[in-house]
Amino acid sequence: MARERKIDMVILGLLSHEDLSGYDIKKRIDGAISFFWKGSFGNIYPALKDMESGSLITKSDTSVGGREKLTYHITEAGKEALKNWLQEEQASNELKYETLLKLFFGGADSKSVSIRNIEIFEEQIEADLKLLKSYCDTLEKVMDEEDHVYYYLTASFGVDTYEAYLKWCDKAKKILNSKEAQGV
Amino acid sequence: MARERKIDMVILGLLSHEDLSGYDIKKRIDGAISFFWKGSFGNIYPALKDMESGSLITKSDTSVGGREKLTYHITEAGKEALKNWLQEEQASNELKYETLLKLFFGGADSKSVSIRNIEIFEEQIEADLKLLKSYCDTLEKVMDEEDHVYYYLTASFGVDTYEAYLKWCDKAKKILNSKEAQGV
DNA sequence: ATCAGCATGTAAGGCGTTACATGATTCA
DNA sequence: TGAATCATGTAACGCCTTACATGCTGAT
Repeated sequence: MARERKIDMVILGLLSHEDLSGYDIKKRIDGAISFFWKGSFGNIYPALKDMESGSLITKSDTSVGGREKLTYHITEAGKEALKNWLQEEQASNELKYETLLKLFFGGADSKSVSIRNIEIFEEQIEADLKLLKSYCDTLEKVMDEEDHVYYYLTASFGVDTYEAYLKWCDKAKKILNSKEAQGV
Repeated sequence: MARERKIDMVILGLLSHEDLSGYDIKKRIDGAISFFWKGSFGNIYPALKDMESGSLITKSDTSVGGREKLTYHITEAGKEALKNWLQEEQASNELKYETLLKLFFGGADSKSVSIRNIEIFEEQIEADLKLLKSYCDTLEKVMDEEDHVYYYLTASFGVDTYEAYLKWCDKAKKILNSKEAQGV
């Protein structure tokens, strides 16, 4: 049943660029990555421990003064594991949108509830889109350097889809509003 | 820490339209809903049991011959629970796309690997889009009946975003191909 | 001084998937 | 007769989130 934990690959991916501590890794994940993948300390630290045992990474103490700090470095075996994963043909892409679930069952309550739910979604997307656009703009300028194309492409995926979401929100609200008031 | 299990709401939502067995519920979820929410027997049956204990649903034996069948019916309390959930302001909408993760770390391997990963994604989306479009076309014609607008809107979300995905795939492949072959 | 941020980690609990176990019926 | 589908359920296991526990440092 081979290990499936994707957080390992996130960490390996990050470490393939630079040495990082668990805390640093968390910050990186909370950046642009967080739009399509999440991580938590309760997730990251155990993964780090396991991968060190498995010799995919090595640990070194880089504490400064009394402040503890452990910096991790990827090994050749770790780089191999990362590449193997990149080359796997299957990838799990899952969308879990509670907003769509609520909309699907919207008939169980008044129309205004569904419209409100779309608006809440819209506000969230608008806020996130702003962020994604700023990432995208920055990255577009440095796309010819090393791996920046890859960062640009993922951010650009976010921008494109979020813009599609907003168009859909408009359409959906119009369709619902055009219906006769029912069950309000 | 209130119960969070969304499968309960999926079941309640389905039962708000018709009485169903656990097996039927699974089939419904595997239809149009599966694009934004999943369910499994190991998930559904325990939820059914808990909700019956909680009086949100009632059970009746509808076995035919020796084939066991338990049909569930939503109670008033169940309908209330469903409405309360619909009216909650917060909704968790999460995207977990391994393809984007792989692309983000694409720099760790050759460009062709990333292009291949985009193609795999594209093929999957194209297949799913066909299905979604057929749902959408069917629903569009009956949108004025009862709750069909809601089904239409969710299917339409799928179509719109999947079309945006495909456009992005094209763009992404072009950008990668325009780069000098590096590290291949 | 105090608060935010740096930094590591563990524990409990929830949720979900997968596989297993069992048995009936329908159709080729 | 055998395979597919109908039908219910449990058990093991894995993964992740949340909360907790602890302590240092730098800025206001």
